[in-house]
Amino acid sequence: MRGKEAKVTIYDVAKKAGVSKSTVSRYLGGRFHELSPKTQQKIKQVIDELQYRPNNLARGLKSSRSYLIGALVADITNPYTTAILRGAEDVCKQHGYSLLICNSDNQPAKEREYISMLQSHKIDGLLIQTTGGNSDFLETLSENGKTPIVLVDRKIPELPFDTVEIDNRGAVMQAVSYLIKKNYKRIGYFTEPVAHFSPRHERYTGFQEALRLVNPSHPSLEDLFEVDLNDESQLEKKLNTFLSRTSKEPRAIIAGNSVIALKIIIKLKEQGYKIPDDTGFLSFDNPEWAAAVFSGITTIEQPTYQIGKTVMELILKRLADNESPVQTISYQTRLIERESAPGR
Amino acid sequence: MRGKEAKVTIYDVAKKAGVSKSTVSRYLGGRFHELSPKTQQKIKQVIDELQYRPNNLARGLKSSRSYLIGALVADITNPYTTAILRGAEDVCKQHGYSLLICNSDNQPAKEREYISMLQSHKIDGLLIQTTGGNSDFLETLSENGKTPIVLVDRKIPELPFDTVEIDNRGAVMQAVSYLIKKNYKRIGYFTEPVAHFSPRHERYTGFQEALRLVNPSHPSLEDLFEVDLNDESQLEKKLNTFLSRTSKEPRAIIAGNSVIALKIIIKLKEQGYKIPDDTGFLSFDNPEWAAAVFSGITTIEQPTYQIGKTVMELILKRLADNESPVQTISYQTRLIERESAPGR
DNA sequence: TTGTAGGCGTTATCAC
DNA sequence: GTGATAACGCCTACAA
Repeated sequence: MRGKEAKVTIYDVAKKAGVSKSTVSRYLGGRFHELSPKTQQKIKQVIDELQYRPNNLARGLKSSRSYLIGALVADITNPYTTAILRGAEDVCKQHGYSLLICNSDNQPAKEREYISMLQSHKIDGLLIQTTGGNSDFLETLSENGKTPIVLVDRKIPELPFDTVEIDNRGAVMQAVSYLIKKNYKRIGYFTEPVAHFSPRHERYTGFQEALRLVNPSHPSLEDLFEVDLNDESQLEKKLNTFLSRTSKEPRAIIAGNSVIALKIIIKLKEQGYKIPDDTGFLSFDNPEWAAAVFSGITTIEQPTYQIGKTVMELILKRLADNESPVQTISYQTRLIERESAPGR
Repeated sequence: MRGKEAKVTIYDVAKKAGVSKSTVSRYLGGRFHELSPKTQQKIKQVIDELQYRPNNLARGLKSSRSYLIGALVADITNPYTTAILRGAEDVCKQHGYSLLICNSDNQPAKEREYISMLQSHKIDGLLIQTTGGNSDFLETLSENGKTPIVLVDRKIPELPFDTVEIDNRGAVMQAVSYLIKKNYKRIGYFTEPVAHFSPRHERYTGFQEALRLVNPSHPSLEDLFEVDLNDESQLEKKLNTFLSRTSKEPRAIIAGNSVIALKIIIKLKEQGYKIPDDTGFLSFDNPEWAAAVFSGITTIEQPTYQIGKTVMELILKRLADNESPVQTISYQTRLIERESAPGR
């Protein structure tokens, strides 16, 4: 039992409204001043009756606008990521764009495949939290395809793209000086492997800088730990290294992001350590569970939603005018004080 | 400074390879047996050189396949949702599809707009966690557009669509009998407003059934609380109602999902209640933080990733053959025992 | 204000 | 095996 006409096209609307395709097209394009009120009304009515929806594929083929924005992120399962996407989506919707979301899993190969795929779909813009392994590809996309690309979170020095990030250096600095003011003598910094990821790198070196500012040979200059979370035993080992060598001093831990923070917290629990009695704790990001763990975890909040919004706004801006100079927008973070690092 | 040719089309490839468009098209379509090995090789080479990517818009216009799958969910910010999307994405990628992700925020109006938008993009299939307010629209999409639609999580009785869900009734039953076995005498069930959302409804009534099975006039038949989380004070009020009227008995709380679970936990902490000493606790979903809160929260885990995978598999199946009868796949849940309901 | 006539990049149906 | 050629549904000059 078929419904009405299988597919209704602009031609069907035109016919039924007794006008030509171009006229309907004008209506669709919002060029109302070129149409008589009567025609407008008639077209509107027919569109409603027929439940006509313009075909974006056809539209895009002609106008070379797909109204699709690619969002290529490391991991959509990470709340940090979804918050950003949420911001991006709201702006998209407002402007008639849709988001094509892909996960690279931090694998350059996967990222590359997705870039190709997105290119096929003729995306009008790309939001990317890049693995850093496909600069050549991205440059081609940007130059040949003229596709606006905006980097989020992770920047790439050699690429001349707009970037939205946070002031990572400032953020760690603030964290460190907060802990030092609270009289913690040893501060362990735990991060996922720094590799070539700019935010991890900036936080890592920022941490060192901050310590040196206080004391050029601060003992915690050796309390930096990169841990690969895929390796089950690594975290425990490094955590114990830190805990055992600082057992007699007031100490605190900074987690480089909320993923590793959660792992650390669970490990600490397993081993019977209490926050903040046995060790102070402070985490990057401000995950929803921060208030529910121990007596609340002090965190460094990023304006994630705003970041996503801004990315899309930059893309839209370039879509309107691609000539403005490349810019990097760096947001300040906010330290949310809870009870996990009350001082000693 | 322009790169090479701005856009490279099938025609450019054909010209450079010294063949016709049709031949290249055959190659792209994977019909290798219709091509001489020499031609194949030549085309492959030229494609690489030119970095040619077929234009999906044109391809879709002709073949009426967009290779786009719509994913219309309530809230991408909810970890439950992203886990499902992750499963869906992996299947998509494997088959050359991309995911167009949209948030309805549980608002039928927004959902409706997105359905229209997705229709415009000529999606080849739709994964939807529906608000329930757009059955007419969905039916049109399915009938006229012949677009396979699969409902996730929430079903709609009047719609003849494939559905993937969990056995909600079974899940609560298991939870309740677990708590009763642990000797809890009063069990409070907290849920977001049930309204017309099938999983919430099934859990709600399942809870009642489970109690009646034990005792047709079980006192906790009145311990059901629907709370609107947008109203700041509501949760606190209802929570206190329950806590005060059960203060002298062994009691536990079941949270209908991880969102409300977290809110309850935070409220309990604020007011100085301890889990499990002051009240047992058990939550639907198995959020990442479950192990980090108090001494671990006992949860009902859903196979979220698998659910997403299954949805996409159903869509693909219908894309290949739309004649098979409508089916509902219902997954069993798993109770993950931690320390939040050890019994009294 | 409205209609006519291409053409966007593919695929598919013919011939050769 | 391969090559012309006509759609697909829409947009945009250019005419009227």
